[in-house]
Formats: sequence, C-alpha cells, structure tokens
Amino acid sequence: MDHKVTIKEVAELAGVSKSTVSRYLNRGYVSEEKRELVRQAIAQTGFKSNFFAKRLKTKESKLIGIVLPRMDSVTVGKLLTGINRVLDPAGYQVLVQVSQLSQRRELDAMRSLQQQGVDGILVDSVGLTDAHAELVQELTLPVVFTGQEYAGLTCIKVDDYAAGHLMGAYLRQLGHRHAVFAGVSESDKAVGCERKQGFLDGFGVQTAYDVLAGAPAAAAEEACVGFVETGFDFLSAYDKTAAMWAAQPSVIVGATDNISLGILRYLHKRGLYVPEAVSVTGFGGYDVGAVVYPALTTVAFDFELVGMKAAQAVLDGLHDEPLNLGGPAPMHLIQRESVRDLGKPFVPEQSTGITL
Amino acid sequence: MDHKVTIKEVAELAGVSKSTVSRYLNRGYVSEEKRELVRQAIAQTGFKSNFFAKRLKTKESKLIGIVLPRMDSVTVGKLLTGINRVLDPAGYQVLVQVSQLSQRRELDAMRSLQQQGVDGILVDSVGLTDAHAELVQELTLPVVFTGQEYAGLTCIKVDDYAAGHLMGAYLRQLGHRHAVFAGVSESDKAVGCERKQGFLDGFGVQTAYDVLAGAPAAAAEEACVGFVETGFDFLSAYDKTAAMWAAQPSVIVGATDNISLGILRYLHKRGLYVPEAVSVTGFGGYDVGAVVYPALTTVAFDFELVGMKAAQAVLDGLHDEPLNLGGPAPMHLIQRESVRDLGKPFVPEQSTGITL
DNA sequence: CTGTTAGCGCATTCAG
DNA sequence: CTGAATGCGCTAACAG
Repeated sequence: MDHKVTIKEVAELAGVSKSTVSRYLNRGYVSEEKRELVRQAIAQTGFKSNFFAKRLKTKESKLIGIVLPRMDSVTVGKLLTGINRVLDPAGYQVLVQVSQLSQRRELDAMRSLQQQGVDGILVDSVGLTDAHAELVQELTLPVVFTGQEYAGLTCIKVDDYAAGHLMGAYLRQLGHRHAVFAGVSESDKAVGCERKQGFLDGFGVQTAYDVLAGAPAAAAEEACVGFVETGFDFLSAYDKTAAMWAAQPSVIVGATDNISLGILRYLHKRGLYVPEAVSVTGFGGYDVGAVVYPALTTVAFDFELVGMKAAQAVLDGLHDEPLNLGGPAPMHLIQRESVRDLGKPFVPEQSTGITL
Repeated sequence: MDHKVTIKEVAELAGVSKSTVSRYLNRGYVSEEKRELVRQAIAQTGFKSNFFAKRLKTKESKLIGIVLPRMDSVTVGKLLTGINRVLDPAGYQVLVQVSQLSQRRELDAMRSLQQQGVDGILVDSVGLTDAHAELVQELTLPVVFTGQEYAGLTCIKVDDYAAGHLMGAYLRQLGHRHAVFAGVSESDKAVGCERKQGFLDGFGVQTAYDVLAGAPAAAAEEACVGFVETGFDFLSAYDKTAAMWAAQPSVIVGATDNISLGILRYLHKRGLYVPEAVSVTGFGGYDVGAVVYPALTTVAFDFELVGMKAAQAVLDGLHDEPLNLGGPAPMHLIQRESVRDLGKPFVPEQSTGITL
C-alpha cells in the first residue's frame, strides 16, 4: 500500500482528469460534485502531493534558510522562536544551517541554502563583510541579516548603541564615576564596538583606558571607564575579573549577561559583595539573571521580536513589499539587585521574588 | 544573468549532451577531455543543479525533519548541536518544526515533514502515545525519538532512571535521610516518573509522601522522601519552595537544574543558607549551575551526544543498517557546592573556580 | 467549469 | 564512453 499514490491515481479513481485534481488542490474552479468525488478519492488513497514535483513547477519552495552561529545559545533560541512565530503561520518551513561563528562558513551556508532552493535567507551573523554584500548581490534572493549591521544590507537588530547608552546614563545617574567595561573583541561590531561606544557616551566619557595596561590616566577626571577584553563565556570573564577588580571601579559592566555571571562568580569567590563592594550589570536580559544572587541588573533585549521582524522582512522581500522595519528595536532596563545607588547610603536590599 | 542556468545550457556550451553533463555531476563515465569541457562550462555559467528536479527523480531528499518541543531551551540547543554534528558531514539538511510542547502538534509536524519529502524524522518528544506508534507505521520513514521512550519505537535518550538512582544513592551515602523531590507532572514519563523512581530506589525508599498533604507518615523510618509537583520553570519551583522547606528535609532534589535554580533563589531570599541549612541538587548539568552560588551539584547529561546518536540512528534507518544504540547514555555526577556531607562536621566550602 | 497538451530540470534506460 | 529518448509528479495554459 506504499507505492506512492500520485495525482494521476486519484484522478482515475475519481473519474476526472489530473488537472481537475490539481485545481482542487490549489485554487478552486471545480464543480461541487466533482469536488466531492476528488475529496473522497484523496481520502481513500491517502494521497499526499509530492513536494518536489510541485516546487519544480511553481519555482516556489516555501522554504526559508536560516544561518545561525550556533545552536546552544539563549539568544539564538529566542530568535528562532520569533522567526518560527511568523514563518510557520505563513506556511513556510525552515532550513537550518550552523556557521559555528565562522564568517566563511556563513557564506558557504548561504550558498548551500540557495542551492537547496530556498525562497529567502535569514542570517544571524557574527560579522558582515564585503564578501557578504557581494554574495547577496549574486544570490538574487531576499537576504536579511541579524546580529550585525552593514551598509547596503537589510539588517534587523537590537540597537546596541542605545542599549549601551541607556546603561551608561543610568549608572552615571546613580553616582557612579568609575566603571570597568568587560567587553568583547572589536571584531564584533555590534557588541564589541557599538555597545561599548554607547556605554561610553552614556556614561559621559570620551575614551576608555586599558585596564590591563595600568591605572586610569587621569583619576581626577569627572568620570572614567576602564576596558578589559574577554570572551563570551563565563570562564574567560571569570579569569579576567581579578584585573577588573584591581582597577577599583564602583561598577563592572559586562557586555553580556554571561560575562556578568562569570564576574559575579569570581567576586563571590573572593568574598566581595555585590553591590556593596562593587556593582555589576549585564546586557541581554537572560532569564537566569533573575535567579542568581544578586539578581542581575541588565538591559533586556526582545530577541524574539527581532526574530519576528527579521522573518517578516524576508517575507516582505519575497513579495516585493517595502519592508517595514517598524521603529527601533525594543529594549528595557531591568533594575534588580546588583547595582548600588551611590547617592544613597547602602541598604541591603530585601531580596524580592523573581523579576523576569 | 539570472535566468536560471540549467543542465541543458551547460551541455550546449560544452558541446556535449545533457546526459554527459548529468553523468559528470553524478558517477563518472565521462572521458577526460569531455570532463574538462563540462567543468569549464559549469564554471562559466555558474550552474547550480536544481534541487527539486533532482529530488523528483532520485526520490531522495537529503533532508531530515526535526521536531522540537521548543527552541529556547538549553537541552534542545545541545541536542541540535549534536544532531547537526553528524547530519552536516553526511550531506543532510535539517528541516525544523516546533511542537510547542503539544503532542498533537508533534504528530502534525511529523505528517507535515513527511509531506515535505524528508528522508527521515527525529522527534524530541514530550510524551509518546499509541498515536505516535501508529503514525510511525503509516509514515514508512525512519523515525527516531528522543526525550521519551515507548515500546516498539526507536528511542534514544538519557537514562533517567539511572540518573535518579545515581543521585539518590549519592545523597544517601552522604548521610541524608529525608529528601524532598521537586518533580514534574507524571505525564512526563521520563522526567516525571523514571527520574523520580530512580531517585526513590537509589535513596532506598519505597514511595514518596505528598509534602502538600502533610507530614511524613513515618518520620521514624530509615529514610523518607517527600514529593512536590512543580513546573519546569524557575518561577513555579520558587513558588513551591516554601512548602518544601516546611517539610524540613536535609536535601531538596530538583528534577531539573532550572527547578533547582528557582529553589536556590527562594532559599536565598529567606536567608536559608545552602548547604548549611539544607542541601540542593539538580539534574541536567546546565552550564549556569557552575556559576550560581552555591554552585549546583547535579547529574550532567551529554545531550549533544544523544543528538549525535539519534541522528546516526536516523541515518542507519535510512540505509537499513542495524541500528547501533552503542551502550547506555552517558551521564556523570558533578559534585559542586550545594550538597553537604552529613557524615562530617560542616566546613564552609572554599568556593573554587568554575567547574563545568 | 473541464480535459488535453506541454513542459519544469534532471537522471537514466537504451542503442549506438 | 556517449547521445537520444523517456518520464519523475505536478501545474498551467489552452481550447473546448
């Protein structure tokens, strides 16, 4: 019973032509009686239209390719959830490829995806280059990027600069004047440059001094920010925290929540209380930030919404609709327990419930 | 320049027949000279073989469908990483569908995937039923399940019973005699039943008393275990912790690390030190367990390996090879700071680095 | 409204 | 070794 029933058999069984069955399957134009016959025939045979034959004709695959830096990441998970939220109802399937944080593999994946016949591509990039822009040209498919920005390419991302600025201004307002920014490599434009620059501007400082190189150039200044480069993982942040602490800032700002978690861990090990001894903040708004102690103050991004917007942008590109970027990417500051207001005497904060 | 170059054009440009080009693309049988001509023609035209036409002929899609309960989860991320690790090198693409923890949607997704022409399906299930078994029959595709087990179906999963047993025996050995198991609904066979039962057996207790219902029936017993049902999220675990604490156990065992994290948070809020006042353990081995304070003692699963095995099982099913389940699923106990050895006087543990 | 007629782009017989 | 011929299963004109 498994010899792949085709439209032809259904037609014969229903006593109509193949075209009628095909019409039944797509937009109507079938009389009520025939329609009924076909319906029964399909039910009896258990007919399933052949995806590949259909795509071969229509030149529409209803497939969207997604390129992700990795699979086991909180942000990627949220992003995918958002993407799925708009693609699924629209009848699109998702073909996933992993770039493993490599720009070359990102390009390879895009090519591979195009060859697989996807209608459009969505890339959560780790770094956009001229090569990306060229490839987009030659692909002749709608391609939307996330995570990074690049002139001339369609990019949907959170506003890293604004996020940094928000945090910087907030801390400054609480009386902090010496911060250490635990950032990532500048090769990551979004997190490594924009987020940091936004923070510096928000904090009201021109440039950051290098913490590893030595003491603040001018400690008497109005305010200053030290910089330490770390990786995205707990461990590398943990390992660099001694140096951060040595600079004696009133607050340490991790470029991501994961970095901040590594920092908190180190401080705890050293018996340095947060936020009494030093405040700590992050970026991202990962759920775990709400359950660690002290609960992490952070700028939360709505990555799920970013995913939805990006997916919608791909769909819009498919239908030549003007893409509606719909205003700035949403974010908000979550004030929790890891930051001290220097304008007030320290009061051990009553740990409240879980603030997601 | 974008009018979809086909095999026909390549043939003309190379001065050979379509068949020769086709042969060049697949298994050889082309003379050295022709081969060279075709190669150049392909390079010039930038020819890309049409995926759908090819699949229409060969009846092989090189596509594997994956059904996941959700995207934004640590375990799912690891699992996908593992899956990709074997599917990618094998030349298979991944088509992803999300069941949103619904058994019905799980079934729908499997049907949909089959209709998309995938060669095989891998399902990270939230609960297997007769309906699943029936569907697998009618699908006539290799289908492999993860997360749950069901007689007659191919299932690759961690050994939840063994994990529970390991933890139970470990705690017992440290002198714990009264535990509260914070578990999930029994509708989740793997986590809700097996893991709990394993724990009970490992702890050496017949049945668990209901913590919400009242005090231990026989507190004088050799050992006893209370049970509280909670959800998979921080919050519901947090909310139930008061009741757990009220039972005065020496250890609270969360059925997952997330549950344990919620519990830790509550205990901290109440100023109840872990592990002085009470020990806490989890299951999963999520990375964050290593950075929270106190670092969480847990049974770690290698979900990535599970993903690899499951993917390999699908591939084996495709080629009618006997599937090699390759021994028990790996797991190991990670002893960190959240458990107290009741056999020794309490010594505040020197918090060490990050033990992943 | 319906059946007939053509292919979509490719792989694969089958004679050369 | 190679080319001509034949569909894979389906959709899309085209005349009825």
